[in-house]
Amino acid sequence: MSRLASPELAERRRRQILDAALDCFRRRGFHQTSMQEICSAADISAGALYRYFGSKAEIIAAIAHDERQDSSVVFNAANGTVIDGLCLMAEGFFRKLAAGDGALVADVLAEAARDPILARNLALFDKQYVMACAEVIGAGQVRGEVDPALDPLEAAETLLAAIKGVGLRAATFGQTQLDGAAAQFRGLAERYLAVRA
Amino acid sequence: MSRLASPELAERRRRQILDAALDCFRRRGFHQTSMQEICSAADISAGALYRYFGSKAEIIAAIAHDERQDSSVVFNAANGTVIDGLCLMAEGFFRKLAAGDGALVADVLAEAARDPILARNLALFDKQYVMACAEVIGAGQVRGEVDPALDPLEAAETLLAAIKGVGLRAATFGQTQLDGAAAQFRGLAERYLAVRA
DNA sequence: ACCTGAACACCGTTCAAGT
DNA sequence: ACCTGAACACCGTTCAAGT
Repeated sequence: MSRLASPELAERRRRQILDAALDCFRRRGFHQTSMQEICSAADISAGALYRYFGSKAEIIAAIAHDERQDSSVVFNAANGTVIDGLCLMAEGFFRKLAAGDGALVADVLAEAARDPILARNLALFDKQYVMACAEVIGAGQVRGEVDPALDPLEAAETLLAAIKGVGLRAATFGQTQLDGAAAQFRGLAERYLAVRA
Repeated sequence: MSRLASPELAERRRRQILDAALDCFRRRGFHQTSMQEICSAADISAGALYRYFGSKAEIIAAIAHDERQDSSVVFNAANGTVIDGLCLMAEGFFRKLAAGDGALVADVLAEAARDPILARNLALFDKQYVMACAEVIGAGQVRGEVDPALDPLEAAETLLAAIKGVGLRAATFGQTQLDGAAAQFRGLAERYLAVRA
């Protein structure tokens, strides 16, 4: 067999196709954009595209993977308080949604809910992400910022779920109310994590 | 013009089609199920279907409408504490997700994020729902159950967003962890609403 | 009035033919 | 090796023809 001789070309073509696909998917959704649209956007023929991706589902999986990784990167700036760190991360996510990725995030959710293999792949990211978050919360507990009665792992999961819920609600119904969502989440996180009397 | 002479037949056919469509959409998603599948499931020809719905988008809109209304009904049993009321409602939603509606809920979200008309229609439901919730929280404040410093409307919005976030996360990654989601939400709501020292 | 099913332009995917 | 574009079975939608 002699397919895909040059790894550099292959990688370049894959990027070219994924960039075009992301653009289309954002606007019209996974299952409303046609392969022809992707081909046109990527300036490539249908036959050429299928040398680099076996199916539309494969492209969707790659985009979903990138989207999730993208959402996970932002959680390094844990210098300030736990609350500030969480809010910074949340704002990064809200900004992405406000920029037009709300529908894409919902698409990924829907896809993962129906495709166990994709769900498992995304869950791997998610676990890492939750654990990083839990670590920050645990550190906040030893500093006395966060109620020691909370289970850090469960608190991290709950807050990440809340971020997604608040963000998706704003993206669906919102007047691009990025600030409103951020304020809502800050209030929730502050009261949830607070040391109780 | 003489189309649709009998309202009873029309209503019966529309139900027949929507029931079949809901079944298909749950399993395969809005844009992966074909009209042929809906026609087969409804035991009706393509031509007949198009007498009662103008397009696939119209069927999707009707299903999304029903789905949202369905999620909104459960909030009457406000006898116990505010927390109990909220948790009862959350559990109703979680049960729906665990029964396999997780992907459908995500589909509706994605559809609404791209279709402003659908978004506005769903927002009407949502507003009523938020206000009912806010009223319960307000009543909790006068009973001393809920911190009077909270804005009832914002608290209602935030908690409803959190319910959706927690539920969708469980539905996407979860081991059908209905109980885990319920416990997570209860912890969040208790701490969020609590009167502070 | 109500329904059927073949027909239309278009979808995802394949593959012979080019370079 | 890499690409093109016509061809395949199927998609959403329409409409002449039946009852």
